[in-house]
Amino acid sequence: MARRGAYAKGVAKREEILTAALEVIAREGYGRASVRELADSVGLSQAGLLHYFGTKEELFAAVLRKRDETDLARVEAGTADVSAFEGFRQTIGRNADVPGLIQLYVRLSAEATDPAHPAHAFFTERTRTFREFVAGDIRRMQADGTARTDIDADQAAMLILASADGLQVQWLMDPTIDMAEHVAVLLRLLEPPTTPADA
Amino acid sequence: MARRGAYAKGVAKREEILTAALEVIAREGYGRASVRELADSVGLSQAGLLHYFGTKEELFAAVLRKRDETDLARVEAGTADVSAFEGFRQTIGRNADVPGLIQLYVRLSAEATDPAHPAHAFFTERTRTFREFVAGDIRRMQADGTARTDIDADQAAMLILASADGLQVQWLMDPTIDMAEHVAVLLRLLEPPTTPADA
DNA sequence: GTCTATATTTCGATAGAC
DNA sequence: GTCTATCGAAATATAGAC
Repeated sequence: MARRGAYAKGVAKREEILTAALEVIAREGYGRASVRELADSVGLSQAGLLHYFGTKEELFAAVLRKRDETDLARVEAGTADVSAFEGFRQTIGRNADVPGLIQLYVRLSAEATDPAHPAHAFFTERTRTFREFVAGDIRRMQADGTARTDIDADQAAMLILASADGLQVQWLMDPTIDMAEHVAVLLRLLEPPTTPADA
Repeated sequence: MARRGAYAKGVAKREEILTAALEVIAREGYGRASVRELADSVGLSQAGLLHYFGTKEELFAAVLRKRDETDLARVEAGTADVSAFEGFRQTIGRNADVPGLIQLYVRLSAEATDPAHPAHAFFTERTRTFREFVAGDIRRMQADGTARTDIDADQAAMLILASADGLQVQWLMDPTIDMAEHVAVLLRLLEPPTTPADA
């Protein structure tokens, strides 16, 4: 199960770097997250850090990828009766505790809209996966009778994703707004008009 | 009515610069929109351009401000029976013809989430105004019976704005999606559950 | 694996002539 | 009002020693 020493050390160091990078971004903001700054935070020189990730953009994308994995693991570790909606709402609420993470996401995704950006593929794939996941959940809820059937599931999923993304920008501008609550409003709009009796 | 010569020329030149700046951003993307690049596009040196706007950020904010004015004037020039919703939807559809404008908006707003950013105030004020405008419209529609009354107007307005912002990012990643159509889905969710008879 | 040192580039801004 | 020239800062990436 254990990898060979040298290799395992490299993997562990990578993880350490990613964790420290997220911390410094959270603490000092995306603007100061130069490779040198991130290297300092983990006790490496700039060149030492780039030995692990090659480029700045790869490092940033790796930070987000790791965070996605963490989020996904947490949602999957939750009780099975938690809908994707609820897991989604919880994740948003948790992320609101990490301003730097949201800032990283918002700013990197904005830059990665350029097809030539190194993280472009990461974001398009991430969005596609997420959208399909949410759409599947909505279809199940439509079959259940717990979601409106007059709205296309794919379109609803797109709306939820887009709202969450947009709310993150709004929240960065004004951190007093409650992202999870606003998303909850949208989710409520997707409920069937006539309140179904429970069970 | 006409200003004095010299002053009018300065204003006209400013307008010319803003128009040309938007064109080059639209054509070559935000990433290449350095002051030097924008100056070239209008036949000025870098220093010559900065004579008019002082800093790069002021220039960018001015481009967006000008666009807002254009959009607002167009909406107001429309027939009076056009709701804010419809004007909103039309504006989104029109903006989809100008990728560089969306890119400018998405990337600059992401950067301006930093309170220290020169364009921060511009975006917060813009959002506040827009949100109040849309919320007022929703309240009127709720009184009309053309919008659900079980949703808070301010929250609905926030959702609409956030969705539009988020959809812009999605659209930059994949320009085949129809932003206006997706927003229309959200607007439909805000209609009263029981279809009201017309007139 | 990690560091020092540096190459290279790019950018925004300013000074000063015309 | 516009240009040339240049400053100064910052960043990424690379080369090569240890």
